[in-house]
Amino acid sequence: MSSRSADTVYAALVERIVSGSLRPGSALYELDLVDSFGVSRTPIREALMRLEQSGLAERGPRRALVVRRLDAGDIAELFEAVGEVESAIAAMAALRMTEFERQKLIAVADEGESATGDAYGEINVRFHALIRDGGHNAVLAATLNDLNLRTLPWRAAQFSVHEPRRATSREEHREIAAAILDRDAEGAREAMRRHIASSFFTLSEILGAADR
Amino acid sequence: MSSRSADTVYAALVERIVSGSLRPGSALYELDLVDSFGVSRTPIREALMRLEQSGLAERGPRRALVVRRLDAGDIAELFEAVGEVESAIAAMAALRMTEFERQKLIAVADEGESATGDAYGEINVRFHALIRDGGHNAVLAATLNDLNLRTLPWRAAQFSVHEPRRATSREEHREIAAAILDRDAEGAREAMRRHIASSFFTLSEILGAADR
DNA sequence: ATGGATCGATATGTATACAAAAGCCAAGAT
DNA sequence: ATCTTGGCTTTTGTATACATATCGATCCAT
Repeated sequence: MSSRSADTVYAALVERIVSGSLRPGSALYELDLVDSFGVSRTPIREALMRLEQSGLAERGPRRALVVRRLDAGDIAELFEAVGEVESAIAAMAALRMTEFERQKLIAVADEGESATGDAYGEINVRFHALIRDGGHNAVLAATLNDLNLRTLPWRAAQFSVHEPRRATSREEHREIAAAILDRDAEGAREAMRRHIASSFFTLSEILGAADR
Repeated sequence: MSSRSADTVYAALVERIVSGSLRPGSALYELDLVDSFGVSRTPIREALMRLEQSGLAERGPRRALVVRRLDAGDIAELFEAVGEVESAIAAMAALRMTEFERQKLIAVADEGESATGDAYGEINVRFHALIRDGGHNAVLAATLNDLNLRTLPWRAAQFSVHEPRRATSREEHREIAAAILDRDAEGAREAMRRHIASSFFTLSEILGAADR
């Protein structure tokens, strides 16, 4: 366990932003957070600086931190960046995964065929985590994690909200897994790029419908 | 001007690490920095946290921050990551650069044909900056900047030390510029990937020779 | 009535005191 | 002689007081 208050505060703030209980544009005043968390300004400030670094918040008027508000163009750039980085990793994974990792990929892909509801969301996470680690480049893996964190506020409810998406996602996962298992780097890159783009497209429709 | 002490301290520490005057493994004790900078622990702590976030330093024993020491494998991963991200940006730039940006690219490429010494290093920076912005994706551009910052401690002296490298670099820049101006995205991606790999290869030889 | 300047409230920036944890060294017991 | 244990030292974690800047509102002058 981390005994550091700053870690606790940071994790709590990330959770609130990702879950949507802290909406974009909300101001994060240090003294308010002091009251609500019961710790002093020092760990609060540390947590806020990490939020700014991670891209979930930015400086507004009076240098106050506000939860970052992204317009449609920003979100498109963000997902494009995720697509480029993750597809590069997928291409590397196609060439570098160990036999053990390939077996795990097959297992997770099989599980995904039958899973539904929240279980599919969890399988989805494991699928992407396997590929991320299978690229065997810790720098790119960490970069992808950072970018993904910023997409979470928009992806959180995707699978539960939009049910037909699951079938499409499954098919795309099949293509990605097949290319990786074939050691087809460029095929894996293209399949992953399409998968992220398709995921973003679905998301856009949901957001558009919800006029968010 | 930024009147924030934390910014000043951060910039100074980055400069010291990049220039090599703070060697990998050096411990960054808050109280020592308080003495040498003449400010209190609070801005020092902020600068150190940013240093950690940027990947230039990491936590050691006693949670003390030490300048990050990268082994050969870490450096290889870092340059591979830079290569993947920058080549993705180059591919996007080939399709997205405006006519104005293309003209600037031609101008900088021409300048590079005749520049020598430190001037070539400066042209090199502008060449890469043009492509980075020409991709028209701020998220990937910022990601590339972050990764490049970490490579600086190893690249600083490259051009002045290794003179034949300049001719090779010029030729690679020609190939990248040609592909971008042809709107050949995959050609630009491959050319940029080769350029970064070649740059890393040269660097490895220098580091190996200097037994660093 | 409107524009500008000034003053006040409120937020962050900085300094510093105190708390707590983690090595390290020494001393004693086995 | 070596291992363990205790305390001391050193360092970071936290709390808080004070400094400073900025935004907004009010009041005065035109």
